[in-house]
Amino acid sequence: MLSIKRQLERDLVAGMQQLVIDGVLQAVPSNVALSYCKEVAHGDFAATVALQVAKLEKKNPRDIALALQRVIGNANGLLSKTEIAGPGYLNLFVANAPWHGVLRNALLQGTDFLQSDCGAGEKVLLEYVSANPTGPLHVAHGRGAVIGDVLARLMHTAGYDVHREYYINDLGNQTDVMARSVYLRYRELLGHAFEAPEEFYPGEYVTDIAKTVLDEYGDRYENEPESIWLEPMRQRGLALMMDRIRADLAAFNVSFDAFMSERELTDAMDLPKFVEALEASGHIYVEDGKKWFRSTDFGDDKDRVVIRDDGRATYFAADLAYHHQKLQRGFHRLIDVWGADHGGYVTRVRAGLVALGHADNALDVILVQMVSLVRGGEAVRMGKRLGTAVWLRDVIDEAGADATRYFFAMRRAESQMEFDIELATKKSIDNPVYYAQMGHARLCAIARRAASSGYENVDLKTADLSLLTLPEEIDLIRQMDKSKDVIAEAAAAHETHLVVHYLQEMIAQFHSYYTKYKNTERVISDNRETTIARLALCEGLRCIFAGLLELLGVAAPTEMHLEESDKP
RNA sequence: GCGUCCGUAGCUCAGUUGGAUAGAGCGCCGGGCUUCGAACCCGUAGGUCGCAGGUUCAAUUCCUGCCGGGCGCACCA
Repeated sequence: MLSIKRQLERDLVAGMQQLVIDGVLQAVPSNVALSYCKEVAHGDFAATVALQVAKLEKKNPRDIALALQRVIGNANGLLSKTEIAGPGYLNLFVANAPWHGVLRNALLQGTDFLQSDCGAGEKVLLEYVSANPTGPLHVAHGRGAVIGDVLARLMHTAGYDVHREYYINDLGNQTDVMARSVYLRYRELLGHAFEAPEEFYPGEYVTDIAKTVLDEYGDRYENEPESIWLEPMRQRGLALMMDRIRADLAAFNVSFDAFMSERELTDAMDLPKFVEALEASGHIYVEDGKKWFRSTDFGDDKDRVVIRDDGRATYFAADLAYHHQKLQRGFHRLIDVWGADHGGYVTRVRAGLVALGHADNALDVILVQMVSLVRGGEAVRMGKRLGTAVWLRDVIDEAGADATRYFFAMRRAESQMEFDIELATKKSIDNPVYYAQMGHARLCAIARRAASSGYENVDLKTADLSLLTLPEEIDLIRQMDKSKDVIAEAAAAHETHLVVHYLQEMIAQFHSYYTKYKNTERVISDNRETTIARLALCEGLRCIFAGLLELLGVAAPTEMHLEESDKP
């Protein structure tokens, strides 16, 4: 079911087409869209299309708006009134009955009300987190995880066929460093003197892994050469690290359909053969014993090595092969969520895909900007090299997954954000996540009160909704009508924060309505039919709040309690 | 230097593919609970939308040039 706005846009296009047939207009522009009116006096929606086409049509915009007004009429009963305003706006006033119909649908459909088929079943592969298994997830990974996870949920609801993957970089030099770090700690645990080399992971987690390895293998590798212990240390180290990463993701309510191992992929897909395919494209040349990809043909700053002089493939070659393989698996669109520090990498991957014959828009990359951690206004120093990174797990333990997710989803990916862990931890009004959850809990409290006041077996789906006539009640339904469009737009634009702001706005509107009438037109009143209608409104709102919180991966509590000390 | 992201209220941030008087939260100040949850609501103050040009009926939004900040510029991932 389309939103009222979408229905009217459809009518508007039909009206324009009619005017073309009638010879009034030359053509219908492709981007006919309504906008919401900020001013209630202007109506519900405004069409600016007359202004847009006036120049091209060489006509007075008001005349075009007048013609449009005539052919649209009342839009099959949706409209109560239309007006021409200003230089050529066509303002549309929606009748009450269609709004009541929107609420009826919400009640009948529940959380499904949020669904749309905007994505038309497009097969999308969303890759996110993909953190190296050489250390635990830190805060910045958390932001990418939330952006990816929420986006996957949004796109699913908006009708895309989404598949989520985590790419494990379990190959390459960094894994050697990891293996050696684990081995050094392993020997340390066996009583050997410990000295950290230059290339070394200093975190405590390495010692944790070494302890497990010691439990499993005993002193078997104590005095063996590296050629003997390197492989087992690498394999166990990476596996144990991935176990920890998976556990952190689970605690963060972030999930994947598949974890793809670079090592396994490389073995399975025959990298030399892949490079041959790249060579066939004519963009490979040999220099200094290395094979180079001429990515400068596609706008890159410099050409990139794919095969080193010792015959090993570079990380880039393997990653490009992985992306190529994703597209060969039948996904039409790839979305990667990367940290901003990988921004320079986008051009070369896209270049590689184009060289392999894929569309240049096959890959979308969301570059998630840095998170600067603040505690009560003071910057927290972080450095992965120094081992002073702030682990995501510690943040979740302190602030909770709900608050942390909410904060990360709340900001646009491309702007740097400040994450105040003290604020996220507060169980108070400063903390936006409690405001959102409170809205849901309050609606549940009203339902509980109603159930104990003689409304326990009422079927709200059949309520007489025409009794909802207060302007704030219609406004709330109007707001509800936006929900699926907001989700679809956020999904298409890859912007999770739109959903959070929308949720915040709708909850504020509900609190305002509730407070305004708490001493007059109460939800639960002496009038049984009006009470049922208002309970239906509350239930419709509750469904949408719950659905939106679910999309954010945040709990929708039915009741909340403040600690005595947290009260103002 | 080149590429890229950002610059909007004291602070943290929105601003619907260019639209009518630029918004929210926090903070400040002032109000509102005998009754459905005051973890809430209402109001006041606070802005040269970084600067300067340009495009247009209309620019916070698009283009160009500056200024300021983040990130990147590996045969590391």
